[in-house]
Amino acid sequence: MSNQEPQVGYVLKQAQSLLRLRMEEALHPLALTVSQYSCLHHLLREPGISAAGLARATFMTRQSMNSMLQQLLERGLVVRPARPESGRALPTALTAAGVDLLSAAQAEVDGVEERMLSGFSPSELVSLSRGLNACVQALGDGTGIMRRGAAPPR
Amino acid sequence: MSNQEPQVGYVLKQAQSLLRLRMEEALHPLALTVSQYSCLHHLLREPGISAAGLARATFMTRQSMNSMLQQLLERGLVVRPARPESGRALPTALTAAGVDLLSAAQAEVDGVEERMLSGFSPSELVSLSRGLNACVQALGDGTGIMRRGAAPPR
DNA sequence: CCTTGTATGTCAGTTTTCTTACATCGAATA
DNA sequence: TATTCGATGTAAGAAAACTGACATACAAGG
Repeated sequence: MSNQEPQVGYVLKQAQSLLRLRMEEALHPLALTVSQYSCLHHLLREPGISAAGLARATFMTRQSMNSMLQQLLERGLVVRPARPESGRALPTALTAAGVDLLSAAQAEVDGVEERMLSGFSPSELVSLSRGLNACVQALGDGTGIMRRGAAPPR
Repeated sequence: MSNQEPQVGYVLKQAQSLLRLRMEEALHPLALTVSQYSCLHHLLREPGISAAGLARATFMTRQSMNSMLQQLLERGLVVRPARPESGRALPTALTAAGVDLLSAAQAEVDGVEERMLSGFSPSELVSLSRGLNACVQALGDGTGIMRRGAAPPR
């Protein structure tokens, strides 16, 4: 029935699941989930991004992201204007407390990634990175955007 | 704050998310989720496995797996004895309908994997596979088992 | 025999995430 | 100008998955 290939898809899922588990463990003392960390991580690199953009960057729906931002807002880790300056997008950014917590979280996550990759030679690291990027390219829709809640045809 | 490495963890998540999305799309006509497909996939290769073992193989909790098996049971895709022969484990297996549906699903999934990997040379494929396996090994707990619901200390 | 430890199944409740649907805003366009 | 389109935010509900807790069954060891 099925080819006896090394099952790259399965190993990919296994690696991702295990990485997420280790990150979850490492972030638990900080009361952060991996999703929340990813959100803060992107906010540092792209301050003022909209919740929808943040959702795309972290592979969630914008509804889930807004619900998560609500929590981060209540914890004082992020800020959003009450009303948009223009259009509908509400530009979101980290607070000082958010930056501080992210800093601690980043150290934990870096430790996990280091554990995962410390056995790699530089060329192996490049090879892995290129391979994964090639997978993303091959599965992309051509527009370079991963569209989940894309507008359905009328 | 953070190193400027190629962010392997992020690309890993991106690749896994995109692969799952494409699989979800491909399996949608068959009314199967990726989790359900994974479950059937493992059942074919290890008939008589327990729900707990199945959960470990598919990176879920045994509670979620039992709830999912309930659905597959109602659809007539799997069978489980009402009572265990010995111990508590209920050995689960595919029905003929389960095998048939899995066969169709496997064709779809193979198509997606092919799309993802068709651009790879044989050596690149081996390299990617080895790299991902190395990540799994490095993140493992030494027992070779990914333990999520592991017994907590008293 | 009794105790301990490990594994499994199950119940109950919570949390996270998704789906569906609608309203609003700006840009592009007829 | 009026319309259409795409993007964003939001609300309500459903689905999926997890956590905590408990009971049961076997194995190992005192």
